[in-house]
Amino acid sequence: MAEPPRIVPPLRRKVLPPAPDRDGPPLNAAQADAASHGDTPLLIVAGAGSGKTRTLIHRVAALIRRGVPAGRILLLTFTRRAAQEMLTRCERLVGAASQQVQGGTFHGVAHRLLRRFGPSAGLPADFTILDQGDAVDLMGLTRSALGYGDLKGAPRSAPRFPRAETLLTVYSRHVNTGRPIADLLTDEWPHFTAWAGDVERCCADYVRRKAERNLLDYDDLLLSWALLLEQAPPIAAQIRALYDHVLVDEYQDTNPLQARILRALCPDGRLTVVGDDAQSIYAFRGASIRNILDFPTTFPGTRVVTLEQNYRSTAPILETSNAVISRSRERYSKSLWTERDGGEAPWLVTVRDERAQTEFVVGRLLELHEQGTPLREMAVLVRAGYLSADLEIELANRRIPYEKWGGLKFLEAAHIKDLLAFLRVLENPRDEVSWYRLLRLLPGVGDATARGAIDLLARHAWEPMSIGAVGEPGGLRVPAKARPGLAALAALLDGMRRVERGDRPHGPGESIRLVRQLYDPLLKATYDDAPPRLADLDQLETIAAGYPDRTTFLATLALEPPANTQDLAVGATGEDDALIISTIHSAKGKEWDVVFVLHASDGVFPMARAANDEAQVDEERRLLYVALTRARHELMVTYPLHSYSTRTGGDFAYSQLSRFLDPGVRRTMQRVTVGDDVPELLALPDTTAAPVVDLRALLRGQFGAP
DNA sequence: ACTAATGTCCTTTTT
DNA sequence: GGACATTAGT
Repeated sequence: MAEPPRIVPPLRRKVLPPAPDRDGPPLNAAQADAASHGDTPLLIVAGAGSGKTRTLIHRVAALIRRGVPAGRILLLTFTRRAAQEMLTRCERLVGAASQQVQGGTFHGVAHRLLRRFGPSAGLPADFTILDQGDAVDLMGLTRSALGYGDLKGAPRSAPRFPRAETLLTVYSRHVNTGRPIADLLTDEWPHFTAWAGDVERCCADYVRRKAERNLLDYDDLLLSWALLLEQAPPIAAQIRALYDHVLVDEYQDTNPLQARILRALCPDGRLTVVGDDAQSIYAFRGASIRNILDFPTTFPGTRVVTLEQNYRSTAPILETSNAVISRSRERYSKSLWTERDGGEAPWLVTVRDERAQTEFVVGRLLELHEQGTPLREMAVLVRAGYLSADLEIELANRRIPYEKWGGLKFLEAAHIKDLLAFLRVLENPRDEVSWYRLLRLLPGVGDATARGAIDLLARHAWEPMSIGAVGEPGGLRVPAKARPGLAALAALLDGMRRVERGDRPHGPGESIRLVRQLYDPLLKATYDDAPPRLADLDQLETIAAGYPDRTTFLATLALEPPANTQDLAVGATGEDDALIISTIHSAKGKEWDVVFVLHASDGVFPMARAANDEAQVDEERRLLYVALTRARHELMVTYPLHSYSTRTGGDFAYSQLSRFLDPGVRRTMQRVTVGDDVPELLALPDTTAAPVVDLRALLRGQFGAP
C-alpha cells in the first residue's frame, strides 16, 4: 500500500533488453528484395510473423548505407506502441545513426510539424490539444447549447437524439474518410438518418467552437497536416524537403485522410508501405483496406513484394490461425507457411465461468514459469480492457507482477483530468472545455452558472478575475453559495498568471503543487476513496517536474500518455519480469512464447453489437486472427460456459462458443477441460452445420405468406 | 431559476 | 460505472 510513487519519466525511447533475433538469420529472398529496393514506390504485403518490421528496418539500414542521411528518413505508424517498437528495433540494428531517424505516429509527427510551421499558417502558438474525452465534452456543450438536450414533452419511447460521444464518432469518421455525414448515417446509424441536418449543425458548431477557443482535436492534427501540404505551397515545399524517404508500417490500419497526407508528402513516390489486409482491425477509426489495395494505382510504378514465410509460430498454431482467417470473405490471397515443425496443437479450454478461467490461467502460467518461461514471455489477450478485471484482482492477491496495455488510461481518471484543466486554462485561456470542467468543480456551481461565467470571461478577454467580480454591475449573478469558490478560483489563476509574466515562471511541477492547494480539498469532499487519487496526483506532480515547460508537458500527455499506475504490478520487485495483459489492439505487432486468449465466446468474439453486420463480423474475425498469431510456442484459448451479466443485476447466463471456432477450426485444436463439473456440458452445439429444418422459415410461412 | 440527487439505459478497440 | 434525462430540493 505504502509504495513510493512510481516514476514515469518523460516519454522518450524506451530501452528494451536485446531481442532474441538481434542480428538473426539472413533475410530470405523476398525480404532482401524489399530491403534493397530502390527509389520507386514499394508495397510489401506481409503476413503475420513474416518479419515485416524486420524487413522495414533492414530497408532503413540499406538506405543509410546508400548514403541517405538518417535524419531524412521518416518512419510512420498508426499506434504509439508500434512506433516505439519500430524505432527501438531500428536503433538496435543500425546503431547510433538511427537515433536521428525521424518517426512516430501520424498524429505525433503532425503535431511536431504544426508547432514548427503552424505560426506561419495562422495557427496561434498556444493552441491546446483535445484528447478523446475533452472532444466529447466539447461536443456535449454544443449539443445542449443548440437545444438538443432536453426535448421536453417527447414521449419516453421516442427515439433520442444521438449522444455527444456518437456525434463525435460520426464527425471523426467524416473527417477521416471524407464521406458526407448523411451517407455515414444511412450506412451505419440508420436510426439517426432523420436527424442528418441536426447532426451536421452540431458538427458545424463543434468546428466553430474549436476554432474560436484555439483548440485542436486529434483529427485536426491530421487534417492540418494535409491542408498545409495541399494548400500552402511554400510550407509544403519546406515539409517535403525534410525527408528523402518515407516508410509506413501497419499500412492496413491507415485511413483515407492519412493516405491523402502520404500522396501529398511523397509526390515523387519515394515511399514504402508495409501491411497485411488480414490484420486490418481499425475500420472503426475509418481505416480502409482500400488503402492497400489501391496503393499501386495511386502510385504508378509500384513494386509489390509478398512475404509468406512465417518465422514466429509453430506449425500447429499456424494451422489454427489459417483456418480461422480462411473463413474471411475478402482478402489478399496469400497463405502462410513455416519450416518450424513440432509443437503442440493449441488448447481450447472449456471452463465453468470466469472464476475458473482465472484459476486456469494463473495455474498454468505459474506452471510454465516454473518450467523456465519468464513472465514477460507470456501474454494474456482480451477483446476489451474490462474483460481482464477478474484476473487482475487474482494476480494482485497472489503478488504476481503484471503490466497492462490498452484499456483505461491513467489520464482518463476524473481527478487527473480535473487537475490538468487548471494547467490548460493557464496555457490557453480560451479553453472552454477546461473552464467548464473547473467551474463545475466548485460547490454551488452548476451548468447555468458555469456557462454564464464562460460568457463573462469571453467578454473580458478571458481574464480570470472577471469571474471573481460577482454581484457587481456587469458581473455575474450567482447563488450565494457559489461565490467563495469562484473568488478563490479567480484569485488562484490570476496570481499564477501574474507570476508567469514575471521573470521566473513556475515549472509544471510547481504549478501542480500550487493548484492542489485549491483542488485537494475539493477532491476530498467529492470522493470517498480520496487517498489513492491523491497518490495519483503526487505521481502526476513528479512526472510533471521532469518536463522543461508546460507546453511540452501538456502536449506529450495528450499524444503519448504514460501507462496507468493503479493497475501496475503490485509484485515485490516488479517491473523486470511481469506478465503482459493486453487488449488485442494494443498487442498488434508483438509476439510471445505463450499466449492466452480469454473469453472466446459469442458476444465477445464477435462483440454483440458487431454481430449483425457482415463487415464488422469480418473485422472481429481478423481481430481473433491477430490474437492467435501472437503466439510462438503455446497458445491457449479459454471459453467460459457461464457468463456473469451485470446488466440483469448479477444473473448467470449461458454463453456460446465463438462462432469463429467452428468444427473445422476445432479439429486443429485440442480440447481441454478444467474442473469436475464441466464435462457433461461439453457437447458444444455445432452452430455452423446446415440445420435439418429451417424452423424459422416454417413458422414464418404458417399463414401461407409468400 | 438553478443545483443536487435520483432514475434509466447501454457498456469496444486508439490517436 | 458513466452519460443523460428527470425529479426533488433550495
